Amino acid sequence: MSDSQTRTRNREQEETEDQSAGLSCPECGGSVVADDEHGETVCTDCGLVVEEDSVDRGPEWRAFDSKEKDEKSRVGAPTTNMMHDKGLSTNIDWRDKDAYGNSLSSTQRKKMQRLRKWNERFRTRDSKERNLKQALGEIDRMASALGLPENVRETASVIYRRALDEDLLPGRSIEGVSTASVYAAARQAGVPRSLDEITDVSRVEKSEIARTYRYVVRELGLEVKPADPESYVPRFASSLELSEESERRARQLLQNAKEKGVHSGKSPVGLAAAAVYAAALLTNEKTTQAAVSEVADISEVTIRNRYHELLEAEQDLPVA
DNA sequence: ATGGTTTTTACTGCGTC
DNA sequence: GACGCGGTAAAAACCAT
Repeated sequence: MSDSQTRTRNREQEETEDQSAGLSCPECGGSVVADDEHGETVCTDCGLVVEEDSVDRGPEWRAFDSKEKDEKSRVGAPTTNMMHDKGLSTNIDWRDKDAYGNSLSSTQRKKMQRLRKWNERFRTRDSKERNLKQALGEIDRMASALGLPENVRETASVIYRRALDEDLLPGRSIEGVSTASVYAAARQAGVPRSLDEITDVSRVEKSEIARTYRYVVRELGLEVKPADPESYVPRFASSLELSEESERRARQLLQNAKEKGVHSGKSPVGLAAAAVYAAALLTNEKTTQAAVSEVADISEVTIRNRYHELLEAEQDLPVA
């Protein structure tokens, strides 16, 4: 199959680009920015406040020089769900040096050996902790392979943690649940990756991912709306190096289609791909169906069918 | 398991560069 | 003649029952 080669090559190109902002404005589709001082998340385009009352995780004091900062700060690094112990536990250096860099005496060295051993034992104490350690590694690996932003990794980690807490693991593989977590997290964050894309970077088969994903979502009561076709548009458009204008048109087409209910039951990815292609046509930018089908991993036939439907839906609007 | 729907595969014909 | 595009039929994948 020569096709699979072109596919993987294409994947690798995609890795370099990213979706820097996790969220986009629900009103105008613009990018949003966090305003920590007011605890709000605001759209840069239309000014819509997307989220209020968020927690300011910054310090509550102000420091005017580094000395003052040292004196006022009472905290260490922020906790993160991306480490199996949330980054809170102690690490003991492997070098036999003290804080000033001097070598340790032999009795001191022995003591440090023992401490290290016990520290390690406590750190990854039971199977759950070890489990988590491995899973988070997997999550991180897959997330970066897919070019997913930090917040998605965080979410994926949280989902995995919850799955572990609820004893969802027995009978399922760590890889499977990790993958499902990433898939769910990406969708929740509005930067979905198709099941196929996920499968490419995972160590488990598609069917298992899908099964595990459904299971986890159900058991955890996760709220994941069906993927919005629009959320694929920016990624496809930039892969094809299309203008802002066509990207906007693609969105328009999709919104119109949504109102008309043309899209029910059809795959969101296909719809998005078709919209991108149709938009390129409308703005006289050169793209081929083959190219779109490449970046979207959708057959040309599907693109054809969908984009006809999209244009039809658009047709009988202007009269009104 | 089954039947209905959607997507993919594979192939063919048409027009253009 | 290669390429982009359109259509079709049959196979495969998917989903709900």
